Amino acid sequence: MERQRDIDRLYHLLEKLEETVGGKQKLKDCTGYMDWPDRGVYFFFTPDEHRDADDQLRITRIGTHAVSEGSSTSLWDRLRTHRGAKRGTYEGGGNHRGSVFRKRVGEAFVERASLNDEYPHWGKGSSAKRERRLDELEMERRVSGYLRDLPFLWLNVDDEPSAESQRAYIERNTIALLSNYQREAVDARADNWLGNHSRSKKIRESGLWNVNHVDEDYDPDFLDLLRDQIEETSSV
DNA sequence: GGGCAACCAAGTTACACGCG
DNA sequence: CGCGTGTAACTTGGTTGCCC
Repeated sequence: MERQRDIDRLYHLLEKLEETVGGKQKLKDCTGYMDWPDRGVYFFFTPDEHRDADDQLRITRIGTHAVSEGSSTSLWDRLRTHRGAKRGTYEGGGNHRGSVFRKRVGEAFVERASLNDEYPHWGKGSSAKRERRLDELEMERRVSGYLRDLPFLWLNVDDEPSAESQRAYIERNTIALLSNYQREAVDARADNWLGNHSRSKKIRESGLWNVNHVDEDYDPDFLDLLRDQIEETSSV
């Protein structure tokens, strides 16, 4: 099966990447003082699920940034939005309206524990007033607890910001390759995977915390580019 | 069945603060 | 000052749904 083989190759390449960067990181241990590449692609893994025929951790989300013309956001800018606030008013929390990943994880927590009454505005709108943010703080903290403990890898891809960037290409194809959406599952997620409670069918069925590209075909050639980019990456 | 508003996904920016 | 950070709000592109 061709897809199975390409997935194996992807994981193998990511093992290479892991050696190159000196191991997976967790957001709880990260700061902006670390030597992040300016621009890149990130891969989050589940801490407690493994691939079917291997002891490798399963990938759970792929993302990137600087996909619009002229963008100046860095890889770390994006990662810290997922991590959330370390101190200040929303200490230990974060802003799920600036990070879809946070939004989706929180939403799944809400669904799983039937907390819709407590969090009627979760994910609604692109901003919220202080009072509402404080009402949502406890859930933001749960989300932070979850996200900050996910091991992740990052790939240095430092081309110009644009929708056609190599970052966007690698992200899109990795998602399309790994997605189990409307396909025979490869490395099916565990029954207790939080994403099974997502409101999004694409998340539930793809097995990834991604919505875009889960229903697309992938271009096997992207793995060659990935291999080349791994050479461009170094440790933090 | 084209136009348009509403909405959504995901990332982006602006600006103030604190600290070495 | 420069950098990392906190916080609020925006942009772009895509989809949906309605209404003539």
